[in-house]
Amino acid sequence: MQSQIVAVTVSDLRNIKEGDEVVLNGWLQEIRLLKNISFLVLRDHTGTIQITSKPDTTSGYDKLAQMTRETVISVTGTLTRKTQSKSGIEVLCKSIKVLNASKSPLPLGIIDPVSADIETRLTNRFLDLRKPEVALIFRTESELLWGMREFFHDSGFVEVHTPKIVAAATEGGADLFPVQYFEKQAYLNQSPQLYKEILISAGMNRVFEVGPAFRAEKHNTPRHLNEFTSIDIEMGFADHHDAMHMLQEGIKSGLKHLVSHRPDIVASLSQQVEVPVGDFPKITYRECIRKLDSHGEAVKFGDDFTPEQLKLIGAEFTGFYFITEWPSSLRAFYTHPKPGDETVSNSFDLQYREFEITSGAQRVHDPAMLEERLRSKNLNPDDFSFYLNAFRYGMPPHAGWGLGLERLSLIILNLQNIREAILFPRDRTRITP
RNA sequence: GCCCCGGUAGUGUAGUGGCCUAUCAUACGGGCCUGUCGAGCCCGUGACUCGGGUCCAAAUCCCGGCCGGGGCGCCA
Repeated sequence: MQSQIVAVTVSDLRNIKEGDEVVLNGWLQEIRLLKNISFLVLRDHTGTIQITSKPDTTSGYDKLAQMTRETVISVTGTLTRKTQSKSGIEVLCKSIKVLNASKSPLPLGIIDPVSADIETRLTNRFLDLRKPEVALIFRTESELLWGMREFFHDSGFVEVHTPKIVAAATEGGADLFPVQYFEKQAYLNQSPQLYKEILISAGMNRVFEVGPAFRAEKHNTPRHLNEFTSIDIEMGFADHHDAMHMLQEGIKSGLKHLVSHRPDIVASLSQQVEVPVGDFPKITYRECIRKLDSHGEAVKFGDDFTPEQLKLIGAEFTGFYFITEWPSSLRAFYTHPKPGDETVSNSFDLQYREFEITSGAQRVHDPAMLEERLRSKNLNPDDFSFYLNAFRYGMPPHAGWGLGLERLSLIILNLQNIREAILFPRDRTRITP
């Protein structure tokens, strides 16, 4: 790339003058050879452009026939808008250099009309991700997350990174992956929960973390992953109402950032993206039971809702909604009971249709209550002393939540399978690529 | 953990006992075509997950293995 001409991206071509010489680097997406003229389509991370090549103006024209799809090429040519191409712009090829040839046939076609199974796609994820519509998922996710980060940062939150290799036994609920840590038994953390709380005791006041969470659950569904990205916050001197407010505003900020900074992304999504206006509606667990009752679904207090029941509840709302005041028996030990009605808790889930996106609550801050709650869940407080100690020397009241990033992408992009929302999913059977 | 379902060319499929030396599309190879853009037309290459069994006969039925998908539970 010793050329004086600076390489440009496909999207840059819009602003380039007729007749200007350009260099484009990218993949040879397709090649149509006719007798005395050939059309190539070059793709880079910004789009595709037709490269027109003629024997008398392209050096090495006869080598085109040997080129395979997805070969990495560098094209030098002149831009013209006097074209019959549908985009109204094309590059007349002077020379084309093969930077790295691609094997053929491809294990997965980038633009083939036949669609591959998700299995084939994931095995060949590097090819799958070359599809603009697949790449778009991750560009969207990045923008969403960036907007949320900005919001939490501006709201006084400190971004932290807590250990993923932990000693503690389970918090209850999900199973943990054991790892051998030298001579000790350790586990991959199922959530940063306990560490976030310790940081509140440490006086950091407001923390957030974006990181992996591991669940050793043998589920095999389109909405579960064994490694997912958890966005977590914890705030001191706050209750569940404050946490819900932060969640609502955080999600809105993510969407706002996406819509305002990348209207191009939003426009090319198959799914319409809108920033919710106003407060997300709230419904209590008990109200849900009453609603389900009117649908002929009998739910006992203390039962969790089935996916079918959540669909019925979700049908009553157009977008995000909170289900609040869950029975204490259904929530983790650190969930604060509701004062005056301790059978329920100061807890909430953020839902979108039948999908649970976030789980949060005001946390127990009183060490005696916390120990009692541990015992009531058949957990041994001795196993949690590293955590309980943080509550014994001045722990502020606090609240927080954890949000599944892939689930958020799933619902915002209306994906059919959560594996679509993560680059390299770790599911029941897959650990490669 | 429980319960269902599936595995046919590179990719995606049709075929549920003989009509299968296995369908179609796409991809791939070759040929024709001065402007294509889901290019078109012609020719060609290419596959029954593995092992055992039943049967005159198995892609097809049975058993087991391997690999995968989905539902429930649990959860983000």
